[in-house]
Amino acid sequence: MPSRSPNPKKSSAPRLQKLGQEKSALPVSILEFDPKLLLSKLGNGKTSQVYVDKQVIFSQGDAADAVYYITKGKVKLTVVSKRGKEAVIAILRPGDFFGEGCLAAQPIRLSTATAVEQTSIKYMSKAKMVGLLKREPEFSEVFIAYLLSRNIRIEEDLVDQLFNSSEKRLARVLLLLAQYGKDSTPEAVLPKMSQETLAEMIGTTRSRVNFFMNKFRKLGFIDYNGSLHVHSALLNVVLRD
Amino acid sequence: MPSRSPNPKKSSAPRLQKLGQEKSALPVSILEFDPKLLLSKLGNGKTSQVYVDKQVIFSQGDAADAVYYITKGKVKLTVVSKRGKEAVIAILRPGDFFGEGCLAAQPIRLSTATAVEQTSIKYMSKAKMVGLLKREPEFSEVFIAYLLSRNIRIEEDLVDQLFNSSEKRLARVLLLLAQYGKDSTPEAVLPKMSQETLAEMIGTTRSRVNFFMNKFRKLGFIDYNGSLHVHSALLNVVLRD
DNA sequence: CATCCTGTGTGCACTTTTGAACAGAAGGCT
DNA sequence: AGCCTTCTGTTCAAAAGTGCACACAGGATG
Repeated sequence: MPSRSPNPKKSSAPRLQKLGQEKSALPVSILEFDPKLLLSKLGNGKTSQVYVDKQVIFSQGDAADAVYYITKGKVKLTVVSKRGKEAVIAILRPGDFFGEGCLAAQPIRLSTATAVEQTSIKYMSKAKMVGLLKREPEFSEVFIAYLLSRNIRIEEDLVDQLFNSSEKRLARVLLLLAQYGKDSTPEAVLPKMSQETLAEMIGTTRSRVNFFMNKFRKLGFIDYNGSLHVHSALLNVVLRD
Repeated sequence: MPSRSPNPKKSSAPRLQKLGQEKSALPVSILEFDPKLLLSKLGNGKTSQVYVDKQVIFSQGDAADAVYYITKGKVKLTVVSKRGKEAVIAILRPGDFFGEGCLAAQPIRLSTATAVEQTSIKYMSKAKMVGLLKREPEFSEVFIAYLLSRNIRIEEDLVDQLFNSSEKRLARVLLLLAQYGKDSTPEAVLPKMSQETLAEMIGTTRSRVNFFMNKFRKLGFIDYNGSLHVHSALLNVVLRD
């Protein structure tokens, strides 16, 4: 399929009127995140716990009965396949929930949650969480906002996986991790992260990651000796086709 | 990494006490889906429209200002990459929402929504949807339940993509499509679906899909001349490592 | 009827990715 | 200092996947 830019499929489809475009972008009150409010709803310190780096919060296969909320630190969600391969499906930050699958059908954890640094986590039982969602509209809103953002992110990861080669996927996670320290400094220092972990995040092998890391370094897109610096503007060109 | 079955990583991590496992599986009122209730909240027929097969509901890049809900039929969400490759990221059924990304940050549609057969769709503006979510707890619940299930599904798709070869991915979508006609008859007839579409769903090329379809047929896992039958029990063996 | 489409069956050269091996560097521990 | 472990740099053959090309079939359309 050559580069027929915007709509590559010859649209043999009828394309009549479209709904839902009456007015554009109202300054409508959007669902937004209010950490203060949230914490008050989550209640007192009794339900909170601190985890150290690499401590497991729950494991794939455990009974799923509670939802967690990060107030400080980072949490990594991983899945192991039947053959023992491991994949990182998310790295979560303060303000993120996890383990929310149990609110749906899931009786069992589908992934393993591990603290990535010193991490403070609030948790509430499924019952309590359902109660909150039923009785506290503001809390529901916050939770919905989170689910939406998470949805979007996973979907992007999926699309990335479907479209891009491992080289681009690596470039993408590096860029995401770089902006991660929230100030989008053009040159960001990344949290320590082994090539092995990177490989698990983009779904490839370590040798592949190593290969591309060296390539990026030679090209001046990143540099690392000890700590890892990313030159976002430069690395970005990898993503442009 | 050889086959070190359950936990392949030598867990050098401290694994102390875990939170959130006080009591197990309370018969607590779980978030559940009530279509009747939902429809009443969504209001009268004024906001509803019927789309014919292949009709586009919205396109990638359109302004995003409304949320849609399927009452009948099927909707396909697709994304096109810069190079014009197309990927199917979801096939949605009655009871599913879509376009909900606009409730979060998204001012623009990230995917194209297309009716896959004759399809009835309710829609509501972002403003109205936000209002409903704020004022109607039952509606929020339904929406949360949907978001959760969708989340789980996308996550599974992502993991599938990360772990499995195209052969397995094909087997998986065929199985999913088979159970799709909701009765999990061991031998299901699939909705018509070109090899091209299948290729877009699993992120590979048509020739690859063709290759495996023939392989599956020769092995007796599926058969097709005109319509497509899947022998679920048999095809399942493809997924077992 | 001829012709256009769309979907299928198939082959093949080319590229990417895997999986595994081996060796060096750096840090922690005794 | 010696030893272990984790992370990295590098290589390489084999496997998987891609991108094309061409031929054929059936349905729709004029």
